[in-house]
Amino acid sequence: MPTARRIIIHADMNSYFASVEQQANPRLRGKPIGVTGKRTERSVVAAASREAKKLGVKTAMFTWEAKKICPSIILVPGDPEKYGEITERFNAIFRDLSDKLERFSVDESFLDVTETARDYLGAIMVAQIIRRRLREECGEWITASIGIARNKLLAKAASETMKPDGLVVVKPGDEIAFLDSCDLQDLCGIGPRTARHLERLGVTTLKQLRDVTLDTLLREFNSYGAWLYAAARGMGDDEVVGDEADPKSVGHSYTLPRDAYAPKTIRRYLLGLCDKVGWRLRRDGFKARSVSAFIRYGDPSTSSGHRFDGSGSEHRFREGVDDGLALFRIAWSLIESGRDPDRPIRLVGISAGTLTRGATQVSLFPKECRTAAAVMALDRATRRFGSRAWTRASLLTTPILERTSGFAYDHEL
DNA sequence: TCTGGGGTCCTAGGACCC
DNA sequence: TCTGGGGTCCTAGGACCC
Repeated sequence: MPTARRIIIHADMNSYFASVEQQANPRLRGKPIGVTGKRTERSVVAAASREAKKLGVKTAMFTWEAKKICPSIILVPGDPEKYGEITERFNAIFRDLSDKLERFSVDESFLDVTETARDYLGAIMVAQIIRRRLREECGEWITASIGIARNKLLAKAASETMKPDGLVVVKPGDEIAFLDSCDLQDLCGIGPRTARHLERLGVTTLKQLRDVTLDTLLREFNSYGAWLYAAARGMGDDEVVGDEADPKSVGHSYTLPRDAYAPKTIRRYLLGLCDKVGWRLRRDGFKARSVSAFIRYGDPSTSSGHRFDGSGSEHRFREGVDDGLALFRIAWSLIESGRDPDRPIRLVGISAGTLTRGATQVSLFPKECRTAAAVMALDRATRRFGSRAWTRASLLTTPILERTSGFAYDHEL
């Protein structure tokens, strides 16, 4: 039996973080703004408003570069919580209008509307309802570009072609013509490395990619070659996987205000990151069976061609871990064993992986019981007063967590 | 022209177990 | 004890996405 043809909508919020800031603060509306990391210096533009884009500011540009191009730009430190709230709001609208919803990122979602829309005309009506409800329920500065097609690959490429506030439909039968109007890198999955590799084979367009045999693609790209072969023909994954899927990993990284050599400095930042990860694990009911730690050096590399290179490694636990200090002990040993002490460190990061769901086991050892009780008490404080309610005493001198009116929790750092 | 910070998935050799 | 095969885990690294 042939599989039923699906109708997929991809919605992509325009200049998302910048639009949310403009919606929240009328004084930013109509002005060139750039949303940055926590600090505006040593950072990049995570999102530029459409006014800033018109003046040449691009996503991922250094803030100093953006200022040079556009002296009037207003730099706003990002506020992930605020963006998360609006994300919840627009996904609630999407859920109303679709059979299945897949959050692709904080500002993009796929909707399967095969049943709710019935046909392409119906899907266009759904898109119009989305636009109206976004205006009404999220604010008129929050707009989306919408693509409609038979699978996720095409729907996403379609929404990409008209920004901002676009609506592009790839009707059945029009797929190849649509693809031929796209660049190689317009397809989600073909990045700069693959594009360069293809160019070496004499392929610079999707049309040319269709002329390459499956054998050749498999030889050049292994199993990824099969994906490329299908993608060039407009065949892609059409299953919308639902948004209940558990995360596979939870991590944080931090670029130091200044490059550092001192182990003590690096340890402090690392501990702060581990505490954040531990808190998220406990809050969401996960335990990690593996942890990876990584660093990036701040000096130009002499061996590799990369300007900012680094190293990372991974460790597996016999049992699930959700405590920041336990993560820290392993993460630090991983970093210590892999780093070059003569080179300054620019960034540290950790990621907890191989997540399992499960209740916290009660320990039989008094010391572990005390630690677990302390962690639970601190979690209650965090839940009630936010992430700044407490900090480890050993972190008080670092700017990653500002001194607060909360209490301090010391340990043997 | 590789700069932030959050992720996902794949590959591949070696270890280890049955 | 030797030989072989298969499966899974561990670890490092790479490519891609926003």
